[in-house]
Amino acid sequence: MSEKILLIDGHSILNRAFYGLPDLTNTEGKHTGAVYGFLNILFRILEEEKPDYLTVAFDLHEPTFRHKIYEAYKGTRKGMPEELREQVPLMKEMLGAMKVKMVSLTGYEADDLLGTLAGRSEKLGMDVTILSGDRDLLQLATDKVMIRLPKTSRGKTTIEDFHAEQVKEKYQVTPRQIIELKALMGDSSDNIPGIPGVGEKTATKMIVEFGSVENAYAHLEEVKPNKAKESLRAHYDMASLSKTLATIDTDVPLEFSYEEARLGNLYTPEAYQLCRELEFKNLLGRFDASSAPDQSVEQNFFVCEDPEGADIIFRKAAEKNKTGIALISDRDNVYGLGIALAENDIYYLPAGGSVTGTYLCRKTEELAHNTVIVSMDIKSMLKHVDISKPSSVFDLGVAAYLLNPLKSAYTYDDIAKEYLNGLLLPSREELIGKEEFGRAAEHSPEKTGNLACYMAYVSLMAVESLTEALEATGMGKVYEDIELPLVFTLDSMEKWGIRVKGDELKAYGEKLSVRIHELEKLIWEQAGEEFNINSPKQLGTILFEKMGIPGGKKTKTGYSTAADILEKLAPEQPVIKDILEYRQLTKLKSTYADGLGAVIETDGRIHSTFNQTITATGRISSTEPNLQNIPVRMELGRLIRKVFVPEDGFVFLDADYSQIELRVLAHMSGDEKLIQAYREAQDIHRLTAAQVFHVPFDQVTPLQRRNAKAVNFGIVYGISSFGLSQDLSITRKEAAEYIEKYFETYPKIKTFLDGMVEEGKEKGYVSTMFGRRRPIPELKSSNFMQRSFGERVAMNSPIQGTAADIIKIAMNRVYRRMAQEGLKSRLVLQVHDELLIETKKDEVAAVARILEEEMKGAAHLDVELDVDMHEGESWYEAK
DNA sequence: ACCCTCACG
DNA sequence: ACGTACGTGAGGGTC
Repeated sequence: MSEKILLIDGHSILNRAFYGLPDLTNTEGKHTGAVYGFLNILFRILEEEKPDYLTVAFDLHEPTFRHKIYEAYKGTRKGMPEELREQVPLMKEMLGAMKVKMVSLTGYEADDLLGTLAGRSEKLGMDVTILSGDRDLLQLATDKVMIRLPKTSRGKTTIEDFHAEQVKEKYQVTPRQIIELKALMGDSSDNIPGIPGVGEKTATKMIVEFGSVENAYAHLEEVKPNKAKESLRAHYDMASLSKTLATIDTDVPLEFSYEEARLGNLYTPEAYQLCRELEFKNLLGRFDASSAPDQSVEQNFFVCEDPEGADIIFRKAAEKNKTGIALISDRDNVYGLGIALAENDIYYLPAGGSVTGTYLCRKTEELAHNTVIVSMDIKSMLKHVDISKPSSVFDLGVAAYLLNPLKSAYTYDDIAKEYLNGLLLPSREELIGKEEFGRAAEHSPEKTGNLACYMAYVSLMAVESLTEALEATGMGKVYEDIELPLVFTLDSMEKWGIRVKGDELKAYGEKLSVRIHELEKLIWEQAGEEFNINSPKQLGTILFEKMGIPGGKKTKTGYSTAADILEKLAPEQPVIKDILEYRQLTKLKSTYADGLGAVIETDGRIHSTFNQTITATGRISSTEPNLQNIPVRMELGRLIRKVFVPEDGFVFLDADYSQIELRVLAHMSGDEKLIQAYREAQDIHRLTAAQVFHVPFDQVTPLQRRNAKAVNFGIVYGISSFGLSQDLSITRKEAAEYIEKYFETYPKIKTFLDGMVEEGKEKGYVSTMFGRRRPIPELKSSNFMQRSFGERVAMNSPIQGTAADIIKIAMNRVYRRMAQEGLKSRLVLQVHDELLIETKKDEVAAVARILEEEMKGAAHLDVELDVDMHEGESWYEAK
């Protein structure tokens, strides 16, 4: 069998990957998406082709012979966005690390090198595959030379393959005649001129008939459409020039050693290292253990299973001022403990035998009296270890989150890389795969032990660097005064949970079912057939094709059937009304009635998890289940809140901040008029309307108030005329006028918002009143959409984030004061601007007072922080 | 795994 | 010209 060589057009594939795939950035903000895409396609092709030789050709950033004969010629490297440009050296570094042969040559483009190598290799009897994104390469196809053109649409890459035969099939001409086509049609991307009035159709016809530009010119009178004939007559010189430009030089004086191009093992330690640095986690699986990094840290890991040894370890730990701890546990069980005393003194204590999980937890509690317990995730540890003083612990995950809230997770290996001089450690997944701790501790105790040790090790080693980073960024106070105490507050909320009446929830769901089935029948009747109403695809086809409702496409994948679109399109169509009601009901049934019912625990309560390291702005989030999006706006949905009830002998007290974000904006901007407005008005939207539209307060129309309210919201979101116009169903121009009037009325708000954008561009991040940061890499993007998004984020994050800071402060103070005053009442929910307290009946007055004082006193703004409070026998009543 | 839709602030 | 409001999480459908 003949040997095979794979030739790759480097820039072209990098380009494809860049434009076809979403951009990625690693922790340091390096753009890596194109390199990642390139590697993925490279590995895929290698698996398919199994070539003996591999070479990647790159253009140089220098003029070529084409520039000499035609000044306006554009190389492929002009107009490359910065996000792509910076990935070119990275790509070369990666290929270098994989020992892949790369070629480039002054005066020539990659195409010419590929053409030359293809020709030479074919002569040597090899099969040749060329991988490129550029159709021009099709001129090189023969029986032995195959051109592969990857195409990416919606994240999926398909590859089109061309030997000479397939070129002929698709374009009706031979590969060499592709050049003739280009000479006639031109190519805007290279700035090669075509001849006017000739497009793909005419050009193909001419070349099929005459074979070449020259021959067509020689038989000019026979050239068919008159327009083409005259154009060719007038622009023949141009076509000749274009033909020269489009012709790939297959005889470049390139020195090339096939030995250097022979495909070796790509999975070198260097490549492994680089993949880790760029965070290409999916690719790491390709590397075998021999490529894995130096494991010297593991030399200092020891396992201890006997109680005497464990005692000694804890005694030694008690002499230190800090200890790295990794409790291997889930919510219900403890499987072991990693404990790091010093850089070379790290132990795993598996739970089992006489060293029980309980023993480990009690010893850790004791230890917390003498040293600071440093751990990746304190809140999960608190489920088993009873510590109540924030100053006894350090939470690495929370600290790392504050330093960069944009990451999707805060793992020990990432923290090691970032805060321990690039130290590369095996990840949790590399050690125990996707297994939960419980299963892993049973199936692979040794690896679980190593994992625990790594976590404890990183905890101990990185705490200093993280503390310094917090101080250096001015976030020491946010960490210490807000986030760390909040760990304990949230832990308490999770432990208490909230009581839910399961049987009533079930009855509610059954009531919904009845109406859902009625609606289903009705909709099917009107549609004339049975179909799945929950499928946007099927629904779109029924509405817009079968029933002929005018409207049309909206999303990438088909028709949009979102509620706001349907309402605008055909509000009076009975079928639309039925569909919207059906949607509403099925949502209530599946997400709330069934969804919540499934997570009521044996204590009759729901224990949600409150995540502290998720949001970009500083808010908390709630999962499994999400208790921050329980219906309230529509009455039918709101009824669900009747099943959330306090324990016997308790009532709910619900307190929410009134328009906290707008008040934060008034304060941060210092706009006197808005501040004054808050000092006198109970109805801020009405007052805004009066001031913006210049009408007396008591003559504001409902429409004016509604518009003013929408503008107030828009301002907080990072106003854009388009967004406002969508929200109010008005033209963009009208929306722009509202915004302009608003800024005229409150000039300092505009100054403030502009200032945030400017600051964001300058510093790369924006900050809340309390110093919490949100990085905004999008502000540097060359992409208009991305950049605009960054600007809106720069306006919104300081406001949303400051409000988040304030309620976190309030939560901590309310939690602490209820404990100090020895109350039995407890905080059970937070919904961004609202706190729900399960309040002992005889403590109502005390708790109401605490809520009022601590929420209002959480921050001192130039406007009052107003709190609305309600009491009730259910969440429904207390709202 | 990803998209669409929709619930909340 | 681009094609959008800011921040989340969950369920169902589709490939």
